[in-house]
Amino acid sequence: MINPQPGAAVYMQLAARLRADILTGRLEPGQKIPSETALQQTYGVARDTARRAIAVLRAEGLVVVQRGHGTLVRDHHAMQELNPAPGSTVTARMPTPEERADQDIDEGIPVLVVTGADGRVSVHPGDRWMLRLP
Amino acid sequence: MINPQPGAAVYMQLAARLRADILTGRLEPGQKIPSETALQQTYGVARDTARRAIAVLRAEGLVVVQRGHGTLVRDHHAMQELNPAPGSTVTARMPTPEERADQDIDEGIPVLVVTGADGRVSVHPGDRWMLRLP
DNA sequence: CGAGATTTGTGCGTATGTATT
DNA sequence: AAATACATACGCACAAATCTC
Repeated sequence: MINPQPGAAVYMQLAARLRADILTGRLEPGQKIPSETALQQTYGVARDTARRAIAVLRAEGLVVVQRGHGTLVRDHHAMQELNPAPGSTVTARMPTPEERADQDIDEGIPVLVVTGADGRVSVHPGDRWMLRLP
Repeated sequence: MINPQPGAAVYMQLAARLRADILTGRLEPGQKIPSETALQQTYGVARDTARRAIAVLRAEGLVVVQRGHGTLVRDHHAMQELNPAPGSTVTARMPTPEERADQDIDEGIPVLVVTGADGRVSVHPGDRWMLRLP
């Protein structure tokens, strides 16, 4: 049972528990976390509250949800290396809905935006690409 | 009035409208978007639905919410440039709750993570820092 | 193949709390 | 003090996807 505390909403406390379970490895990558119904019963909260906790983890990129199946701890992708040209600039932001659809980017995953000295822009999912500077 | 369509939930349609208003400049940076109650009445939806639409834009980093005041189109920060040492690697991810609190990072804003050749790691909010490669 | 169980998604309602103006 | 606006938490019902038998 979780009770509301001043400054710590129930769903945030629940999110913190699940986050800790993920970061310590009690919940392993690829593994299903407890269903909304299970969380509801285990912690004596409404389904809405359980969902809100999971939404926090989704926004952090810690879990991925498969409708009709369950919610899984995110698996690590193999990272590929980018070697941007000298003079390029690099920024990070959340993808647009189009970019998410086009490149199949999960929730809570930002993109690396590389702008070449010639002005050409390329966008790379942050869970699959990293930069290595020469 | 917005009606549910197969494959396009009402809150997603509403989020799309507001997103378009922001990206085209009909809603300018720093400006308040309509309140939840206003959206509720304008589009004939439940408040929950209006909130969900706004939650989408928050996760995209398009708006910031000020409790008790309203929801504003995000203002652009002045970007500062980082010049990472040769051999560094750079990744992008969402910040941890601690990082968000420590560096005062808004919702929907990723971080740039720079790992030096010596293994030292630095974390920079994606809305205030960019990399420029030599 | 279908039927049913499970799980997440959407939409609505109510009530109350907290912050700002 | 009152009005406004967002936050939290509960509830219900049905839809849609997945899985099992």
